[in-house]
Amino acid sequence: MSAPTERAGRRPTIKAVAAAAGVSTAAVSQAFNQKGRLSETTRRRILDAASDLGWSPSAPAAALRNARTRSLALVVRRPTDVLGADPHFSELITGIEGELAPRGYGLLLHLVTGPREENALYERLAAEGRVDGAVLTDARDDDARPALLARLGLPAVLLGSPDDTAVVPRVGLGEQGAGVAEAVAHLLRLGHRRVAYVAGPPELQHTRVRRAAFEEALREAGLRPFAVLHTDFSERMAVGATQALLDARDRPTAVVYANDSMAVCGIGTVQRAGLGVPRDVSVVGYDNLPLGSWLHPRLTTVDQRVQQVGAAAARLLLSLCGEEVGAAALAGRPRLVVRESTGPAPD
Amino acid sequence: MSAPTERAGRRPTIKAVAAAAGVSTAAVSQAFNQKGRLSETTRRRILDAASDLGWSPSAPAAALRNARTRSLALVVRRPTDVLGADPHFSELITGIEGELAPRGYGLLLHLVTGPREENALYERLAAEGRVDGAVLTDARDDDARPALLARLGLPAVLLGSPDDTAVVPRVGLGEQGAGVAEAVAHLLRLGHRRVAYVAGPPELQHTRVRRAAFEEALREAGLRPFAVLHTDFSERMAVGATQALLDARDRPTAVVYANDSMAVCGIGTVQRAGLGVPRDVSVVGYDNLPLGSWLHPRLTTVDQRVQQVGAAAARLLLSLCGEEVGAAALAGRPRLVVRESTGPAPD
DNA sequence: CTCACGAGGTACATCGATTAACCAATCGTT
DNA sequence: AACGATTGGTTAATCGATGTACCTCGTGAG
Repeated sequence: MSAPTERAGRRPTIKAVAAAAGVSTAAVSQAFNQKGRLSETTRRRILDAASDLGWSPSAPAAALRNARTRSLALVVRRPTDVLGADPHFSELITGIEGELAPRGYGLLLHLVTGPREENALYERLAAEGRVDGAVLTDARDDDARPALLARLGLPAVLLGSPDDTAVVPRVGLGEQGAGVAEAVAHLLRLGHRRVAYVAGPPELQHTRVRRAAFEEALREAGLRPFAVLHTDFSERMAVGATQALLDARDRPTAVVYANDSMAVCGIGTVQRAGLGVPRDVSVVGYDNLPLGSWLHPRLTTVDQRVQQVGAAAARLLLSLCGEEVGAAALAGRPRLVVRESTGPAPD
Repeated sequence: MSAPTERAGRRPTIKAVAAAAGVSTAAVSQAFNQKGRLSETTRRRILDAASDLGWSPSAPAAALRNARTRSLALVVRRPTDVLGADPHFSELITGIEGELAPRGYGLLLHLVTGPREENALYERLAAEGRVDGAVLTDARDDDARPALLARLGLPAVLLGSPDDTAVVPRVGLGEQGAGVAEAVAHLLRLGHRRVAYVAGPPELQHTRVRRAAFEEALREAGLRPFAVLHTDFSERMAVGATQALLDARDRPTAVVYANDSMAVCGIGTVQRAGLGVPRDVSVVGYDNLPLGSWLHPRLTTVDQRVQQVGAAAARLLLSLCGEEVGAAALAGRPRLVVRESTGPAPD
């Protein structure tokens, strides 16, 4: 009953477990890592002793020894203004965490306000050996991050980029355009001819992909965009763009937004102008955030399965970190979800 | 130019820096930790060498030696149904991260679906020594977490609880009721007499506090609540509760919701029933999420300064972890933000 | 009876940073 | 001139887990 090394408040170490099981620390380690050759009885005795003491191997010690921390980084860029795409990240994180948790991995979350800060953060995370890899979101033109992470020797996965050969693997946004095309087709079927697009920041790659898809879909029908306006995803610019469209001569009868948050702002702006959605103006979003279905009218949007994208990114990154993961591809491409914010064109 | 220990892709260690600066590794460590006695010239030479090599002390090694990881845990409980309070956490995280980042701390984020899973997670995090402390959100009745964390020797801060003596410190929600009282007063001034409350889960402590404040504020005016309905913060129950209120005989002319997400669902439900907000029904939220000001009508809500709460929690927790932080108390109590979703009572 | 072999473990160096204990100059004092 | 006090560092032990190299039995074959 008298534990010789019982110091209050101190976590048990591998030594305590070894002593309790009457073996060496090496044996304990082997029992936990399925490595050496231990008899089944000994192994069980060790595991029992460990669970009695409530012991798990110290993460820092194991990380030091193995040069692997079992944690991944996600850096979220949040401009000084409130980022409209916010709930988007909640969804993404949910998807990522769903894959990490069962494997005992942790997610280190950081918020930054700009590219300079973001890069400095990666430098520090890598230099300190705090993470085994990173998820990069919102691929930009001439994105310096993949090269940086490669130089730092940190595995990374890039989201929001067309699939092409590159320094780091990318996760399936090759068919982003398909969702937008479907949205345009839907609007055309409803008789809309003056359709505008409120896009994100031009330096983001998915902005270009979606914009191109938008324009192409109209061109195929022999039409041209009523307008394409770029924003920084802020509420201010979403409202401003919408207002500009409403003020235009022969205003558009339908507006497609690059994400749901802006679409919500757009609906508000249209209604505030005394117009009806979808009676006077139809609105389409992109993301399929839960939020969209709370509103009246419920938002018609493109479901890009953010959670699945997050999960896919996590699996890919885990495999880059040498983890065994069943390789399940991304399930399905973005699809239009028709709800109430779109209707027949007026007149 | 020939680096003797240049192994490609390998991060530099303290040894490399020591060699480059022509000192011992101890000196390097001292230069970084302001500990020993080093001449200013030597210190600078070391720091220069370190920055040349892009070296930062290995987090796992330092954590092993110091028994401190410089990272904190935030466990978010996300019921299987989509949690309405979601953007709430984005705000909270922003507030927390704002305090952690400048001090080189990391935030380890985990999502769980239930209490059992949550407790197991804390056990593991503590046993593995992965974090120095944890932020607990949404205090519940008979909350087992403070005792658990105390037993595990992990510093913790509890959010969403009235301030009282306890195992772990709590962060300023003592005046939660004030915001609700202000909201009720606002509605009474507008002539409302039939006011209902859509609350959160009864086991959450802030639910009780706010509910009590709601009832008390009405009682002082000689009124009784039209109804108080509990929900689990899901969209389904928010919509259901609202619908029930609308279907009632002499339906309420104003509804106060326990958070903004539910208020948004509520507005949608009212409008879908062919009624106007605030013409027929006034709506008040709680949180002051950005979302609220995007809608039409803009949401009247109680600003509980989630970001500041997060920041305060982080500072408190950091100080519990032995970090020096200027003790800035939580600035101001929750305040009502009057916008467009409330108006004069009908009739 | 002796030896090879395999099963089942153990001893010890190691990962990288930190720090207590210690030592070598240099300086000021009387 | 000799000695104590300072300044400016260094040496070596340590944190906890891991894995290689090694050791010690018991057994079966020759």
